[in-house]
Amino acid sequence: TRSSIRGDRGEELFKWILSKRQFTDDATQQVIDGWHSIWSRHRQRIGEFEEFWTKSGKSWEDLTTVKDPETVISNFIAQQISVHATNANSNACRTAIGMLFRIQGFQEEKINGFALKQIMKKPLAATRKKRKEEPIYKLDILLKHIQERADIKQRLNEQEHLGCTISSIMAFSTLRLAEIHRSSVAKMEDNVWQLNTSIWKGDNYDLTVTFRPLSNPKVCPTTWLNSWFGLRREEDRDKPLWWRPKNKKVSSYEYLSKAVHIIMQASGVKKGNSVTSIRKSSITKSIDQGATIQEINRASRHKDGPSTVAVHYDMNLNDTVRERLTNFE
DNA sequence: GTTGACACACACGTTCCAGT
DNA sequence: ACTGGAACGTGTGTGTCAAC
Repeated sequence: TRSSIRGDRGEELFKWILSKRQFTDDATQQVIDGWHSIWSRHRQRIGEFEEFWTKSGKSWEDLTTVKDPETVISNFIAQQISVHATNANSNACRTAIGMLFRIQGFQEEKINGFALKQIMKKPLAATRKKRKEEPIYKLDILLKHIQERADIKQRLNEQEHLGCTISSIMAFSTLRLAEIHRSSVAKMEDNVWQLNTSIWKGDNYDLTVTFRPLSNPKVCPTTWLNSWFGLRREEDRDKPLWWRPKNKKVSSYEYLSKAVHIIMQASGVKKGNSVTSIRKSSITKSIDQGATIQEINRASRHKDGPSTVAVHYDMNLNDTVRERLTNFE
């Protein structure tokens, strides 16, 4: 309950500042709509800042007369750190409050000064991703499991069926779960399926992935999509892609996640692997099989291809490289 | 729904290298 | 010595995951 109050206060303050600049409610809302999911985080952090600001005896009105935002942010962050805020929280607060002042019209250099950068060094360093040669499971164990499930399809329950379908799509398209969740499909001739979705991470663009039958139908997305739609009655054919025939409602993101986890678990994938690990495992297998860098970039759709892939996707292949180094005359 | 943790993209900058 | 391109690092910003 306290969290929700805090978020509301944050949003109120954000909107109040824009209204001071004569933004209409409409324009303000459109500023907010420019974010997809991050807004819910910003409003929480702004709320946290609002608590700090009013507790130190200041009013919202005082915010409009601030001359030196860097000082305000620095004091806020320093206070957060001294009451043992986590590093992630410090970073999030800095981002959100910096954004709040940017919204007021301050220029970048007024916000991100040297002193603040000094303060931020520790929390930033602490949250930087550690590079490890962490092994990723073999995609094959998942594919093998899906293949076995294909043989006993009639006996699968609805969620398992869903999990297989999504796992297969993810393995062969390297889409993220959220992207699969908001996608729709169209069946074309010759059992070709088109999956339409939109990519929000990084660039925003719409994407169409085309699945054609593969030589092994038991793991092929087209087969699984076919049988997933086969579970519904004729009159429900036009319902959304992840509509659940039994409960007669559209699956939530969480429900899809659980469905995939069931399949991963049953395949023998170690606990703790996220759903997107299938994407990771799939790309790693491609690299292992000697796919060219162009092929990987195209399939993974990473903007920053080589570096992103090097850091995230070929983790357990170093063993192979090392083993090869042992060959000498 | 909130949160800490994580995963990226992008702008910008540096280093290295090969060709001129 | 200069230059353009490739590769990659850093800081910042935002989307995603999974636990609660």
